[in-house]
Amino acid sequence: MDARTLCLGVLMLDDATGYEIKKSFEEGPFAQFYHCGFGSIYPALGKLRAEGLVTCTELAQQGRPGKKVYSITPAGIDALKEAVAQSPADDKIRSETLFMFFFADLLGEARRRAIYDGYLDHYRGLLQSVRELDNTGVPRGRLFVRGFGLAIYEAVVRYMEEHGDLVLGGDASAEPEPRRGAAE
Amino acid sequence: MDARTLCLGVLMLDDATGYEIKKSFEEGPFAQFYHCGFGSIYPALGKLRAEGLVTCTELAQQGRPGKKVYSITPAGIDALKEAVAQSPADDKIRSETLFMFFFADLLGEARRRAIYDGYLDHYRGLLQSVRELDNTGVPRGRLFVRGFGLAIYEAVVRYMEEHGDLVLGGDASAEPEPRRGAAE
DNA sequence: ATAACCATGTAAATGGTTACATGATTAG
DNA sequence: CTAATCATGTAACCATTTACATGGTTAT
Repeated sequence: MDARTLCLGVLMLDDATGYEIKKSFEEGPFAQFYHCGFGSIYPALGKLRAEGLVTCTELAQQGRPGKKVYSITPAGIDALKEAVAQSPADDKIRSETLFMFFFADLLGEARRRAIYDGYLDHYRGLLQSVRELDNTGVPRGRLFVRGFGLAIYEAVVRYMEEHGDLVLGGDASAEPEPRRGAAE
Repeated sequence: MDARTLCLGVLMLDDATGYEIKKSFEEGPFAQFYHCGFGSIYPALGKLRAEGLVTCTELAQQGRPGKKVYSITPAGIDALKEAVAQSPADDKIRSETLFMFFFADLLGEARRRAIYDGYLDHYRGLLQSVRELDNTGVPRGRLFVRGFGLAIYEAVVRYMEEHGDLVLGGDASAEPEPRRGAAE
């Protein structure tokens, strides 16, 4: 799933500028399950426009670059339909934080605590932002996704609150498992 | 976090071949939070070897390419320590399936059900595989990560079992939210 | 028989991230 | 006064993914 399809998805909800599309991936409805930066979005919008899948209306503004508002076209809707009809690839997760917790015994206690606190705060923030959303009139598929994210965030916050001691205690390793292999 | 650091992490647990490292990202302890394919692993191992962060012992086998067993070196352990001491980047999640559910109203009922069933089966499998693990002697940081994954998988399976109707019903949209924007 | 598993590796293609370039407005 | 927000876009860099290349063994 490339940035082009992702942009079509955002524009399916409402017309938007590149800047607003990025916000959809940071705080908006797509933040739960995808990420996309400026460097992917602007070139993608250019290609979509060239292919006739979106149109663009430029609004002049004082002091700022002209705002370019993009709209999806009927051909764009068809392309999105085709894209969502494909077999989905497996979820891909990349969590540097969990990688670090995995090797908590290589880290000092203060560092472990700092990472833990930052991570918990981050997920508490995500949880709160989903809880604050208004669900009236939202189609069922989107409600499903919203609830899905909520369920995960709740599980993460609860788990961390209950089991933080596993990475916060004075000594991170109960019995430091010896490596097997060449060393012995 | 690049493939080099990831490979060092796997080798921190035990000596392994490139093939075995990949399995760590498919079924092993890293599958919960990272992914890495052959095309990243083999070049990464070559670089790590050139940098002296791993060593390699080749074992001849009949009929197959010689098995190359890699071990992390003290310099490699230092490099891993340095890598896990950095500030972690935010988690990155890419879920094509949730993207599709988000646009469930663009899909036929049979297709929605097929995607739903496949996704639920997938997470049930992940849940079972984590439940079957033996936790005796596992350092606390790794227990934390294992429990973290377990908590998420449980939340996902429970949520899907309880709220599947949101994407399975005859009509995916309660009241199909009209797009705002140029169309009107 | 056929598929899956074991086992390595390269090269090309794809595409995402980061840095650069610019600059006014608004909120604290 | 400073930081954040609004707003676009390109180019270089970096990394992953996919396809290719090879081929014996084991399980169904």
